[in-house]
Amino acid sequence: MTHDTPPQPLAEPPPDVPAEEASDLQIDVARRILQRIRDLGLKPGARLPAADLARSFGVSRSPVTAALELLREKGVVCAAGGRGMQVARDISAESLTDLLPSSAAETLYHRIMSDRAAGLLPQEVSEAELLPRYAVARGMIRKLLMRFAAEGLARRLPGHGWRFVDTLESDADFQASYEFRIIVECAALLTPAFRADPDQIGQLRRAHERVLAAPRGEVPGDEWFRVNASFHETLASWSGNRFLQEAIRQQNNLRQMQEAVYYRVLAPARLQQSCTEHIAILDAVEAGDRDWAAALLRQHLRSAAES
Amino acid sequence: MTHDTPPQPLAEPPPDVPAEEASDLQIDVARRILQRIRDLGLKPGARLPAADLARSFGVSRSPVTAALELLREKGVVCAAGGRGMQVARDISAESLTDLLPSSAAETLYHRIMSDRAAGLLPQEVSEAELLPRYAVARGMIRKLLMRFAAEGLARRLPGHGWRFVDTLESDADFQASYEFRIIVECAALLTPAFRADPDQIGQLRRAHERVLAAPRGEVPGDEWFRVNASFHETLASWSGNRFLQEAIRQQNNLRQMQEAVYYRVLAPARLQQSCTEHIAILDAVEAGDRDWAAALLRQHLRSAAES
DNA sequence: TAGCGCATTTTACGCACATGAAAAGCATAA
DNA sequence: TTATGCTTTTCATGTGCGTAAAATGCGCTA
Repeated sequence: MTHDTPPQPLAEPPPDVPAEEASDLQIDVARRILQRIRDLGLKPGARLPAADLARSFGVSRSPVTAALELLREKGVVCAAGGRGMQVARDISAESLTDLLPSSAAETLYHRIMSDRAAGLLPQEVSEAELLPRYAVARGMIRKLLMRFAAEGLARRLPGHGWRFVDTLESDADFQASYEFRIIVECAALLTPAFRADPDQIGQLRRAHERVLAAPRGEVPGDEWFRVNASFHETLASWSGNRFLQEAIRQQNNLRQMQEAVYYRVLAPARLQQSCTEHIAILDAVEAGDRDWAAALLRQHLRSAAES
Repeated sequence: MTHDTPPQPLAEPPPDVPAEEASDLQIDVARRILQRIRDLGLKPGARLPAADLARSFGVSRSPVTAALELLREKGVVCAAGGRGMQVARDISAESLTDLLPSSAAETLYHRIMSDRAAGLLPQEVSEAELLPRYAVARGMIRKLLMRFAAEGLARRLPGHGWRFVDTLESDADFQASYEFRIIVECAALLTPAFRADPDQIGQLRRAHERVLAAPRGEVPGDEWFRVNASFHETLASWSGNRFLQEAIRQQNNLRQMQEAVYYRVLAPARLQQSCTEHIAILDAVEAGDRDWAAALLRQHLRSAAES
């Protein structure tokens, strides 16, 4: 500042500033902290070391500290004896979105995804076309398009513009997707180097049991999506082959785009069946019977393809 | 211009201006035109309709026209009776790089790739770190990093910086790559919907015979790379499953990085063997014996993995 | 009438600075 | 000794305008 701001006579009282600005990364980190609390089933009083969180998220402590502060304002965490933070209350029954709305970037990302899936956006778009439509800065648009590209959902065209990948609209594509998953996932299971991590098995199992335990129809769609995607991706990762894992992740991203449009709530019966099948597969893996696990997995994907 | 430029008295004679500025896209398009002339075996006198080229490259006529002009300066094409361009001479024996050096973007892309593979670049880098190192505009760096990301070779980190994937240098990843290819390609061959296109079989066969016919060691590395990549990708495409095809294309991109690093010229014997194996697989496919084709393919990939 | 040259419109990139945010370093208290 | 709070440094984004270049439209010619 080149000059002092004139003394504003108590115009805007700064005491509580609830409209604190939080960056997209801070919000995203905060949401991941919430997920972690839920996934690990942390009880009130459990410590939340900023350094650990930073390490496991791959960021520095700065955004983690800010995120914890954000959560403190929400009453989810509180100071732990002057040093650090701890879980303040049980949030296992609360909706993640209610606790903390998505960041602007995240929201817009999903909005563009839905718009594309619903056909409101053409398959080929230019940045300049999106700019007025969503009324955001050019950088934001570029960033999001880059994210779409990184997830295999869009491509930069030579010259000008971007092109979204073909959606799974047609039934043929839909079947092709499941065929691909069957090939890749079963192959992953049967790989010689396959090795399941007991900790991850337990984590997956708990997540599925939580879904099953929820009253019928009370499972938020995005939660089931996460659990499901994580199951399949983790399974693929146990092959030790990062290409297999990457292939499944891409399929999950595609499916996410697909879901964005229909947003159909899975029939509770269907959801429970999927859950049970997942657990049965985990059982087989844990018992070391991979052939059986692969057979179950194939059947599971087949029946999912028919829905 | 707000004022007229003072009349420069014949200082710079503009007649020949060899240092014409050509954009990256124009150069890339020009190179693709050269490849097309070679691949289709176009003879001198063959017309090169700008509109057709533009359509098949997915760009507008502007860069195509500029590219043709560039090639005219090189004497590869010439005006065809006042309208349009035609092939001027036989270039099947000439090196593509000698005819037309890569664009700045392309060159830098390969340079960064090599630097990373050689360990001159750390696995995690920031844009600001690359900026002075390669002395180019920020946009160029971003564009290249985006391309790396799109090809699965790098990832944007949350917060700051980018991270290159673990290179294929490690033997484990190398084997994983081939394992993945075996899984996907063999599955593609055995898919119920598999249907080979006779025209494409012929085209592939001719390309391979051209490579075999070349005097030993006279096959440019990039030519063999393209023939090889096209063989595997086309095979996958016959499955009718676009995800299988996409998976193979991605693997080919990865391999390109590999090649850029070692730049080892394949031993002529090895190359001939690969060629022969490819043709044998095509024979089996043409005869409708897909099980045998899959067995051959598996063996082919296995032996390639050992090299 | 298909393909080309040419003119117009649209699109995105370049550049430099200002700024907010993340990373890294350091001292300290439990 | 570890994890935290605080400070410093580095990094990337936002912004706005000028410009190169790609996309598009039109008239003309073979």
